[in-house]
Order: sequence, then structure tokens, then C-alpha cells
Amino acid sequence: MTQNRTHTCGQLRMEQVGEKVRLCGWMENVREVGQNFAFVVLRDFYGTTQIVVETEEMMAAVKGLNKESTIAVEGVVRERDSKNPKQPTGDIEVVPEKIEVLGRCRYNELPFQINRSREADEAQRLKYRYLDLRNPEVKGNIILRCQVVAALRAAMMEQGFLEITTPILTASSPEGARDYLVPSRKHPGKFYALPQAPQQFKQLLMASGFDRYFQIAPCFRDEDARGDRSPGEFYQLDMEMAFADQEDVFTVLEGVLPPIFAKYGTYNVASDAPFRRIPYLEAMERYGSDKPDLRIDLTVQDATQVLGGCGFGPFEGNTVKAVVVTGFEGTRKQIDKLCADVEVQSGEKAYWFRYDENGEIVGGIAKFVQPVKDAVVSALGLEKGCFVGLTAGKLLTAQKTAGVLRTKLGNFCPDHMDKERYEFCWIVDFPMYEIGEESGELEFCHNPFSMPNGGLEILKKAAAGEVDPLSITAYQYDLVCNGVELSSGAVRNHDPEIMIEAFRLVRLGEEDVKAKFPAMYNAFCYGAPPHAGIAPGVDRMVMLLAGEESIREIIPFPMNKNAQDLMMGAPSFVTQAQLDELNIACTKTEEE
RNA sequence: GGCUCGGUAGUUCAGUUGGUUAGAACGCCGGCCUGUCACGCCGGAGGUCGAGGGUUCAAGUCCCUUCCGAGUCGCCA
Repeated sequence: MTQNRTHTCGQLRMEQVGEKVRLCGWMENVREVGQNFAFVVLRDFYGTTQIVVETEEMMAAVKGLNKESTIAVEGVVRERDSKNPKQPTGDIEVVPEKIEVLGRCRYNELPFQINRSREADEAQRLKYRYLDLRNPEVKGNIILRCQVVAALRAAMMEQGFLEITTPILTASSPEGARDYLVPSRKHPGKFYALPQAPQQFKQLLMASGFDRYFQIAPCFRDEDARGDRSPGEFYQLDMEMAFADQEDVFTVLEGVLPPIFAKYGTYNVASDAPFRRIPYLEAMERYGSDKPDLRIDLTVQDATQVLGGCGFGPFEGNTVKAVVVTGFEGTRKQIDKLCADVEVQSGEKAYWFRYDENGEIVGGIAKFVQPVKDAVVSALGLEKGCFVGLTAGKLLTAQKTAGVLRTKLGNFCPDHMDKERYEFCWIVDFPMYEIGEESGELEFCHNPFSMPNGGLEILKKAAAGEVDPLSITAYQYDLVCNGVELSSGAVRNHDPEIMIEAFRLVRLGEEDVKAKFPAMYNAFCYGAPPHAGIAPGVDRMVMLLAGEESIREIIPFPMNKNAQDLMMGAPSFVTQAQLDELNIACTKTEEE
């Protein structure tokens, strides 16, 4: 018995008419249109081909079979009487002489219809992911992912980067997210951790003299999921380069990403290099976000001076931010919906008024704005017929809420957002330190590996009280595309002396640095090159390119929001014997 | 962990002020149909209304508790 195919289901054209062929695939549909007369749609990875059943014998072979069974069909290619221009194989059909069942589908009702699986309940889709993936649309995203990963690899190699794999079982790291721990059988009480990122390994590779490293790197973090953040595990295009600074890293990605986005994206327009550079503080002030969607032409203005004291309660003593939209044509109902959406997403209220065609302040909080009308019109540069959205709170709250409002307004007004493109920007000059919300003390803002702008000197001044540590920025940057944070990176701190000084400001000493990052600290003591890198999220890039709202659509076997694999049943209880061998005492067991 | 929305047939959903036997579409089963391609037509089966408790003459509908899912905030490079 052979399953060998002569052709795939997407292959046959008029040129093959008259040839004897053998096709294999899934029986997607059977359209019976008469006595012993039916059309069978045969589907494989490559496409579908119509099989026309015309004899009692062939009809008998088909009728007892459930859809989605796999079969092999041997027959002759024939030109169709009525062609279907919508299908690549629509000019031909195969007249079967033999139909062989390869894998019977035992169920006549599936958890969902294959070609409509995207409409089905997501938990069902995840549980039966192997059926969901039969849907060509669903499969298409996985194919796209392969193509994008291959293109990224090729482009990085082209730029002289070497792909080097780093350990999956490694040591727990004290910084950042929660680790996934793996018990060690040979060392009772000790644990490996899955890497949150290959951060330290790639910096060690720099110290070893590998000039340009990259890796499509699996990363593991035990944190809660989001629509654009898969729980547990994800992939990064991790890269690092020696004797390089911020601009060198920018140049590499500005060369690598736009062609791939333009080629594989839903939209075929991507920003040209160089991408805009926006300092963090400016991004927060103008866009109310450190990941602004630059497809939207609206900006956030400050209205504290002119409206802070207008008598409207929520503005009293607060920062007030405004987003002015010219040519606004929303209805009252749409405005209310918009404000409600802002509140859901930000947890803060948005307010509004309009400066109408007659030059009157109307709607929303107009009553409070009316008395200071002239000042408001001039301060915000209002034109007749515009809408003004407002937010209030402490500076950061007002900014962030205004950022959400800006995005909602942009998405609402086609005039203010050109959706069909990819707009990249770099957010630069992130603060090195911040006051921790819980501790109330100075902490690292992002990670402790970044080089401070000003180096050793600025840190020493801060330690001496001559400079506010909060004013120190780091060579730390984010890559943002269409409002999605794709990546963050930094020029690393490769100098042990500067490292110690940077840690000293957050009340940690030399011994702490050595204890927390022993390998890296020691390696840097043997002569390390200045180096910089970045790690764009592969999943998020593919998500943007596919135009999907959910990260799960571009992952072959995704977990649900609660980090469960519904198909495999992970996580799961294990046997007592396994636990014993690992010296793990578990208080919860399957019985409970 | 907080907040918002949701859970009704295999699937996606509707279900009015609490009121007769809980509906539709798709799917499934049976019949008809020789050019369909989301085939069409006729008929049929299929329901613990997430679970538990309560109010009521009467609950899918109202109240309480709880489980599950999605989004969002916290968290997260």
C-alpha cells in the first residue's frame, strides 16, 4: 500500500487534464446533487480539489464516511463543465476510480465547523487546536510566522550576526518577573529556572568576543496574560553587538524590519529609516504614552493653566490634559461610548465639550468652560466645529488617560488616522531610576544593566547629592510600532566600576552586585567590550503583521489566559513517585 | 487580587414587564434532486438555560453564593 501522491490538492490545472493522478487529503465537504452524483471537496495543506462522484460504487465509498476523514483518491483529471474562477483549481475536477480511506473521522459532529472555527468559543478552539488549525485561515497565520522568522534570520545573518543558542535550564535571576522553576533531582532543594530572557548569556558572549549575536530565543515568565501578551512563554529576536552604541543598534533594526513588514504585513507601507526618535518625557507629554501610535495625528495639550481653576470639581488642584479634534462629527451617543471606553481601559474618567460651528461652547462640561471661553479658545488653538476631550489627575494619571483618549479618538476619526501602514518610532532617554511605589525609595526604572547617560561621573554626582538621581537618563530605548511596544533594549553597562556605582544609588553594594550577577560581573572584570542590544518580540511582530488582535492567533499551540494548555492538560498533577524523586513535598494532590 | 462584560441545542446567538410546549441560523440524521462550489428543497432528532440556594401561584428572566471564559488594571522587558 502506498500513500504516495502524484500531486497536491492545490496543484492541478488545465495542463493536467487527461492525466491519471492520486491525491490525498481531508474530505472537507460532500455536495450530493442527485442519485449517484456528488461533488467531494478534498483539502490538504496546499489547497482543495473537487472530486466528482458519478457512479454507484464511488458514491458508496463516500457515503459511509464522515467529513474530515482522510482519503486517497485515484482518478483522471477532467475539465469542468462549469468552472469556478474563485478557486485556483476551479477549472478542473478529478473523476475517481478508487477511493481509499486512510484515517476515518469517528465523529459526525465536530466541536465546531472547520471553516468557521474562528467564530467558535476560544476555549473549544484551544482544546481542539489540531482541528482549529485545519482551517486554512488559522493555518495561514502559522505559515506567516514561519516566513517572518525565516526572513528575520536571513536578514540578521546578512548583517553578520551569528545565531547562538543559550541554555533553557539556567539559574534563577533575582530581577524582573517571576521565574518558572525546575527542581533538580541530583541536588535536593535546589532549582533551575527557565530564562526570562538570554540577557546575561548574550552579554557574556560579548565578553567572549562574539561580535554580533542573535537568537530567536524562547523566554519564560510566570506573569499574567494580556491580549498581546501570552502567558508563560514567548519568543524574542534577541540580539547584541560589541563595540556598538545606540545608533548602531537602531541602524541594524531600521535595515532589518521595514522590508519584512512591507513584504509580509497586512499593510504594505512601513516607515523609512531613520525612525523618529522621541524622548520618553516628550512621548508622555505629547502622546500620553511611552508607546504612541503615530498613525494618529492628534496630540495631547496641557490645559491646567486655563481650566484647572474653572470650578469643575475633578479639575481642582489637578493637572488637566486636552486632546483637540478638528472636524469632529460624532453623535452624543458615540461620545458617551468613547468616554466609557476610556474609563474601562484607564480606570479614569474623560470629560469633553465642543466648540461648535457658531463659536459656542456646548455639551459635556460646557457650563464650566463657558466663563473662560476666550482664554480656552486661544490657549488650545480651537477652531469652530472641534471637539475637546479632557482628562485630569496627577501629572502621570492625566497624561496616561489622555493617551488612551487620544488613541480612542484617533480610531474613531478616519481623518485623523491613516490605519493602513506601519509607523515605527524609537522612544529614547528613559529615566534610569524611579521612586518605587511600594518602597517609596529609589529603584532601577527598568533593569540594572543599562549604561547611564553621563557615565560614572553623573552617578558620583548623584551620590554626592549634586544631581537628582531621578533626572539621570539611561541609554535605554523602546521600539514602538502602531502603538505596540515591540521591544526594548539598551547600551549595557560593561564597566564594573560604573555597575557598582549604579547599584550604590539603590542602596546595594559591591557584594550585592557580585552575588546577584556573579558570572557577568566577573566576566566584565576580564576586559569587556562596550556593547548594546535589543530584543524585539517575535510574537508581537507577527501579530502586527497578521493584523490580529489576539496573540493566540499567531501561536501554533497557545495557552489560555490562565496559563493552561487545554489540549495537553498542562499544568497537571504528577505521581507521588516523581515528586519523591525530586524531593518535593506537595500539599495539593489530584484527589482534592 | 480589583473592575467590566459574558455563560441558553453540537456551534454561533435571540429570548419583551417574571406567564402556554424555550426559538433562529449553521451543523447532524432521513428523503428528493445529474453541474454543485456557503448547492437547493422537504422532513426529523437534538436543551440539567454553567452550578447551588432564595423570592414567587409561576424564574432562562429578579436576589444571593459559587464555578468558568474574555477584556482591563495590578503584575510584566
